[in-house]
Amino acid sequence: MSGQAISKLGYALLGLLQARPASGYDLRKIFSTTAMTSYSDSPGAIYPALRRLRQQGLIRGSIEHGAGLRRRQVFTLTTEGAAELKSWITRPVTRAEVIRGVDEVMLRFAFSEQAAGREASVGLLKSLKAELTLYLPNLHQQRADGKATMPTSGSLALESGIRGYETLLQWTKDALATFARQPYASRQKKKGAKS
Amino acid sequence: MSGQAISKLGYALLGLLQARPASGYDLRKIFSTTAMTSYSDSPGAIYPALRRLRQQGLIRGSIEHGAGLRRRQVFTLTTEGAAELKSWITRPVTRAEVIRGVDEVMLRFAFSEQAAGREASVGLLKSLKAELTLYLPNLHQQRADGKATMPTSGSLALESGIRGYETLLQWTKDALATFARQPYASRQKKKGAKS
DNA sequence: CGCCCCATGTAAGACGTTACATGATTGA
DNA sequence: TCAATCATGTAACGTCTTACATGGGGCG
Repeated sequence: MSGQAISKLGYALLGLLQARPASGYDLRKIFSTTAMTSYSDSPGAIYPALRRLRQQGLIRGSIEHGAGLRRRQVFTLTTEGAAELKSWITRPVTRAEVIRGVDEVMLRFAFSEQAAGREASVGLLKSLKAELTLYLPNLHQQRADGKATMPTSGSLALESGIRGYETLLQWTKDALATFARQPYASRQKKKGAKS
Repeated sequence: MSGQAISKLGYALLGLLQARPASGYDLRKIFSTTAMTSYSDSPGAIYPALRRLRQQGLIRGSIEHGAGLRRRQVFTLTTEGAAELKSWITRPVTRAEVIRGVDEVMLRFAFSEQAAGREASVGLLKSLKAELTLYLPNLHQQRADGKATMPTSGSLALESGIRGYETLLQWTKDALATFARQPYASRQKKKGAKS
C-alpha cells in the first residue's frame, strides 16, 4: 500500500473527509474557523497536500459545476484512504509521540470513533494512559534531579509540563469512564462497503 | 541588525548558550538527554542552525584543541545575541502563540529568569495569564456549539484541550505566587549559596 | 464599474529529517 | 586491531510559509 509517509496535515484532511466530502476551500475554512486552528489554512499547504493524497489513491476528487459557480472539486475518501486512516488511528501510542506533544494523538482520537469505531477510541485511550503512566515518573525524576541546578523559571517550566501530563492522564481515565457508561448502542459500522 | 527570522530551534540554542558556552555536540546531548527532548538532536538541524546564528552575529565560535581531542568549536553568545534573546523573551504572548501550542512560550519562560531577569519572568506569566483568560471562554463556547454535532471522541478531544489550558492558567497563578513569595532580588541566589 | 468573496493554484525560499561522510581518540 | 564514542559536517528530500496569480459571480 501507500508506502509514502503522510504528514500530520494529510491525516487531518483524511479525517475530515471521512466525516463528510469537502472541497479544498471547505477544508481551509474548517481549519480557520473551528478549534482546529492549529493547522494551517494556507492554500499553499492544503492544495498540494490534497494532490499528494489523490496521487496516493487515498482520496478521489470530482469536479462540480453546479449553480454556475466556479469549478469546485469535492474530495471523498477511497476505501484505501479509509483503511490508511484507520491504521493510523489504531497504532499504539509511542513514547516519542508523547514527548513530541500529544496533539497528533489527540487528532487521532478525535477521528477515532467515526473512522474506526468505539473500540478503537477505547484502545487509543488505554494506550495513551499506559504510556503516560510510564512516562510521568521519569519527569518527576528529572524535576528532582534538576532542583538544585535549575533557576526558578526553569523548574517552573518543567512543573508546567508535568501538570499538563497529569491532567492528560486524568482526562484519559474520565474519557474511558465516559465510554464505559455509554452502552454500545450507536455502533458504527466498521466494515468498508464495496464500491 | 539581524532582521532575519530565527527558528524555535535557534532560540533554544541561544537560550542554552546564554546559560553556558557549549559545542554543537554538547547541545545535541542536552536535547537528547534532558526534558528538552522535544527538540531535534540531529546534526543536520543543529549545525546549520548554529552557522546561521553565527552569520547573524548572535553567537561566536572559538575552536578548542585542548586535551588532544578532535577540534571542537565552543560557542558563546555575543552581546547582540543576548539582546535578541531578551527581546524574544519579553515579547507579549499572542493569541496565535497560545493556539499553536504553548511550547514556545514555555521555552521563553524557562530562559527568562537567567536571560532577562525576574521581572521578565513575571511579565511573561502575566501576559500568558491574560491571554488564557481571554481565550478560554472562546473554547467553552465552541464546546457548547459543537455538542450536538460532534461525536463523543471529538468532543472529548476538545475537552482535553480545555482542561489543558485550564491547568496552564492555574499554573500561571501558582507561578506568579511563587515569585511573589520570594523576596525581590535581581539575581536568584539559592539559600545555600554564599554571596 | 469597482470591489469583495468564492475557489483554486503556483513559485521561491526556509527549515527539519534522514542518511551518509569524515576523522580522531579511547578501550577491549 | 577493531569497535565505540567524540565531534563535525554535507546532500537529498519533503513540507510548510509567504506571497502572488487567476478568474467567475454578486452587489452597491
